[in-house]
Amino acid sequence: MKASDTLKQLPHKTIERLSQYRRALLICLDNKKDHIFSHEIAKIQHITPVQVRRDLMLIGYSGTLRKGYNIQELIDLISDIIDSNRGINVAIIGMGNLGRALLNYFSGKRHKLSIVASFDINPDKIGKSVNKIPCYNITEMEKVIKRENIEIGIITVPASQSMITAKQLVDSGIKGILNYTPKPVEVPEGVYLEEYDMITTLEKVSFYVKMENERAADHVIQRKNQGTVASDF
Amino acid sequence: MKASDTLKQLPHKTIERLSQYRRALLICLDNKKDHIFSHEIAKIQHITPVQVRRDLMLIGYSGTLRKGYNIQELIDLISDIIDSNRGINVAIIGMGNLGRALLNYFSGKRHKLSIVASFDINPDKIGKSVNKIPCYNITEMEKVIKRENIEIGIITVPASQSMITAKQLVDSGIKGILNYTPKPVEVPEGVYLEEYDMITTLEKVSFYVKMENERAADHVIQRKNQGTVASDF
DNA sequence: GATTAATTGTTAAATTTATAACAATGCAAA
DNA sequence: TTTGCATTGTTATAAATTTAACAATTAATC
Ligand SMILES: NC(=O)c1ccc[n+]([C@@H]2O[C@H](COP(=O)([O-])OP(=O)(O)OC[C@H]3O[C@@H](n4cnc5c(N)ncnc54)[C@H](O)[C@@H]3O)[C@@H](O)[C@H]2O)c1
Ligand SMILES: NC(=O)c1ccc[n+]([C@@H]2O[C@H](COP(=O)([O-])OP(=O)(O)OC[C@H]3O[C@@H](n4cnc5c(N)ncnc54)[C@H](O)[C@@H]3O)[C@@H](O)[C@H]2O)c1
Repeated sequence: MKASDTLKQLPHKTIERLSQYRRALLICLDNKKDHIFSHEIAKIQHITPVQVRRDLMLIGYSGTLRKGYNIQELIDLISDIIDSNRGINVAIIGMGNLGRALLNYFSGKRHKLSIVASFDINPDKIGKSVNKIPCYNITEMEKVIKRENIEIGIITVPASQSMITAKQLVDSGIKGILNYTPKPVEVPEGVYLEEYDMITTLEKVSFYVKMENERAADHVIQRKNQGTVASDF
Repeated sequence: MKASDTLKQLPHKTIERLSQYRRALLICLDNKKDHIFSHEIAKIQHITPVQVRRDLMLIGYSGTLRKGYNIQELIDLISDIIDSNRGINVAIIGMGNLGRALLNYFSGKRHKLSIVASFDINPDKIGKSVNKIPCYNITEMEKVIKRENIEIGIITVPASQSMITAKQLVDSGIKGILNYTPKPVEVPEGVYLEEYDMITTLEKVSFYVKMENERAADHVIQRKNQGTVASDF
């Protein structure tokens, strides 16, 4: 089996963590350190050192005993794995609050991942540039996506428009979609789809905060009961 | 074991899906339908009907055979589980591009989850309101958080400031943190933490697009080879 | 030089999560 | 009425993911 075949079978979770490791390592590079231990990476990511070592084992990287992992080497290897050689172009569809924020944020963050276009339906936005990235009319999507070789689309249109936008992207030959609207879309086999709804995450936090509150309340009751029982003796 | 104990043990993934089910059901309510099948929910969420039924089993909800699940009932039950009775107040720290976008977006979306304050360090932002939510000076954090009974903080300050912000939140008695900066923070036991980096998700999409490209390229090579072999006959 | 401590790499086990299998039910159509 | 069929609810199985266990190695220390 070729090395590239092994990589194809990397667990999804490992892919996510590799991206996170690289992000953390890039920050560490600044701190004049050149090596890092598995437990240091683990601490940053709130996971166990074993998890880190296992992930690195899966990508075939070996550290130095008692010195840890060479930060630059590891960054390079992770980049080899998750980045595309020739780079990948990205477009944002919907230049509203979130679209503009993302465009500003992503610009220049990654070498191999460039946002090169945005699209909107509103004449006020079309033709203007945000962060040097032009905003095209949505009607030109297919033309621009083909011309600029755009492979990934980030959807930030109003939720009601998410489906139609996804369809337009697929019809334009997009390979991957990242949908930030709270309305799930459908894509055919072969188009990779990732959806994320911020409210879900906030509700999850809310749920566990609620649980912790109730647990704490229970303990108070328990303590009170214990107190009563104890005083009975 | 009490019913509430069962709920405490709901898988994390189930919690996330419950939030997503409710979101989808709320949309369905508009469409004059009053019942929904497990396979319909499943289709929307890109999962299997079994998964849906299993989740609903875990929360003890029963549908009607051949009619499916009562949408309103299910919404109410999910709300009972994930919402806090008395509601939970939320603050956003860092009124920049993302913070403003989130504030606009979240406002009024959920009954039991209210953003009631924002904080910033920049005098230009302090004292102004976005969407009727006041922006306070970061120095007033503890006072405001206690006064307004804020339990969750959403961090959208520059990455370099994430740690100090998290510490300030913890010191102010916050119960849950949602960190949207790419720099992980540390919190003590008892504070629930959720972190999300949008670049990680984009890089994941990018990785699988790359993989699909390579797979497609491999197939072309295989077809070519096969073709050559065939023409040898 | 031997000993100790720290760290990696890897296999094995446990846990969590998802899928499959299938009985039970009740509506609809024959 | 009866048969067929779609659907639920649940237990059993499988797959994915995490954690544990531990041998191997090296550097520092005694
Ligand atoms: N703002 C946030 O923080 C936030 C957070 C999570 C999710 N979201 C989701 O992201 C989406 C955008 O949110 P927003 O706050 O930026 O909204 P917005 O209204 O500010 O922006 C939407 C933009 O999409 C454009 N648009 C509308 N229809 C279009 C179409 N058919 N094709 C192309 N462009 C179109 C509009 O002209 C507008 O510029 C929404 O679905 C929202 O639910 C936003
Ligand atoms: N913009 C995006 O789409 C996006 C996406 C993902 C992640 N992020 C992350 O979110 C964070 C904010 O991004 P942004 O684009 O809104 O940046 P921004 O610069 O527009 O906003 C940051 C805000 O935080 C305020 N601030 C700075 N230091 C502070 C402190 N110590 N306490 C309180 N407030 C402080 C600033 O005054 C500013 O208003 C960054 O960490 C960024 O990496 C942004």
